[in-house]
Amino acid sequence: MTALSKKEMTHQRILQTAAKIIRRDGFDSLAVADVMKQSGLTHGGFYAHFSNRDALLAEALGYAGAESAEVLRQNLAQRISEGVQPLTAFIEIYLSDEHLNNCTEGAGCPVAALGSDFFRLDATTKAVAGRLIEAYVEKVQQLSNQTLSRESAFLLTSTLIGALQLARGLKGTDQASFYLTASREDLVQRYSDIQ
Amino acid sequence: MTALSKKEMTHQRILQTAAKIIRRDGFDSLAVADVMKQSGLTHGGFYAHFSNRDALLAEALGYAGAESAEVLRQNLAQRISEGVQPLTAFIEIYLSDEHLNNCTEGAGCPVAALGSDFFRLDATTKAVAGRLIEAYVEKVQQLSNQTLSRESAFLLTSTLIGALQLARGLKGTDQASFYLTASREDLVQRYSDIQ
DNA sequence: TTAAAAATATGATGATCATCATATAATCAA
DNA sequence: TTGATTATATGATGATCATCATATTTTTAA
Repeated sequence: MTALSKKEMTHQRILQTAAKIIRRDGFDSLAVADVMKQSGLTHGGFYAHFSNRDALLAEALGYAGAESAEVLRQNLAQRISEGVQPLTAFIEIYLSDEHLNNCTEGAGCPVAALGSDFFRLDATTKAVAGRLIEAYVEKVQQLSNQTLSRESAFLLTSTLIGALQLARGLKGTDQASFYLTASREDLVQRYSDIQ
Repeated sequence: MTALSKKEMTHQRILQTAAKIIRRDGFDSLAVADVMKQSGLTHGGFYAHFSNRDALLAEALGYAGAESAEVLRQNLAQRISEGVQPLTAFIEIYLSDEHLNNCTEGAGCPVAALGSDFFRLDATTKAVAGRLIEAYVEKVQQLSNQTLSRESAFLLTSTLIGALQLARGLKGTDQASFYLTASREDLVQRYSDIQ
């Protein structure tokens, strides 16, 4: 059990703040001074923790992914313990009204929140993004009890992320939750026999 | 045939430049002075054409959508004239290697390029985004010869946009074109009997 | 307790940005 | 051609931003 040093704890606190900001406002809206202030620190001290803003973005994206994975793990365990099939549980959690509305709060999926910026990232941050995507594909494959091929798992992942992103884009109209609900039910039905 | 006034032509030129920039660099990276310079104008004159930067973003997103729709229409007409089924043609065009690589050039899909920012937009621009999404759903439904329900058309649209976005996020790795090709072939197969 | 080391704060620099008031240039109607 | 109108340019303002050199505070080790 490695106790975190003071500096490591501060580092983690900065990451947590940064992860929240990029999920809510996007990569470009993250201002170093802002992150530090919201972490209870002054902005000049930032460079004792990160070599520059890009380094923070890369770590923050990874942190956001880890946060989401942990919350997902807990939600999945809960639903599975209630007797829901793993893949069904995943679909229902990912396309839940809660996840639709959690654009800004909590630990929503960073791929849905930031995915269209991935191709614009610098190499280091893009590598982190790639790992997040692969982690989703692997998780889906695992939840299908390896029934789905890697490509099929990618396709379902694409559908889930695309549907959530589009529904969020329609938020405020009736269409948002109509499409989301229909997608959720259709996918649960479609994948019900393969797990 | 309404001839465009000088001002209207300039307005369109600014929009074209802005559409190119947001597709390539994202909404936040668009700088007014930059748009004007790349349009061959000085930045101060901007406010004779748009009330502010947000107004430009809203119009530029609409312009990008119209550009993409036009290019898509042409590509579809070409493929359909060669005997390809409409929905198959759409899937193959949308998930083509060309579209994967056209993040920055040409008239690629603005939803794939900007979709994760949609929920963050101001009301006016978000309304434009919503119209773009609905247009895609309607187009898919139309290409299915109305065989697909609106919800099913939304789901296919989500899959296409999600798959392109994720593949772009993996660009530079082997996985990108592997997943893209597999997705394209799987979807063509899956939707081959319903058109 | 005190010196050394580590962590954080202060304050500044140069760059970029949206916006706008005003000036010049281009167009058009008489 | 001339005057009026429209379109574009000039130049400035205040705000925000990443970065960093240096100072202060806090922690750690003796």
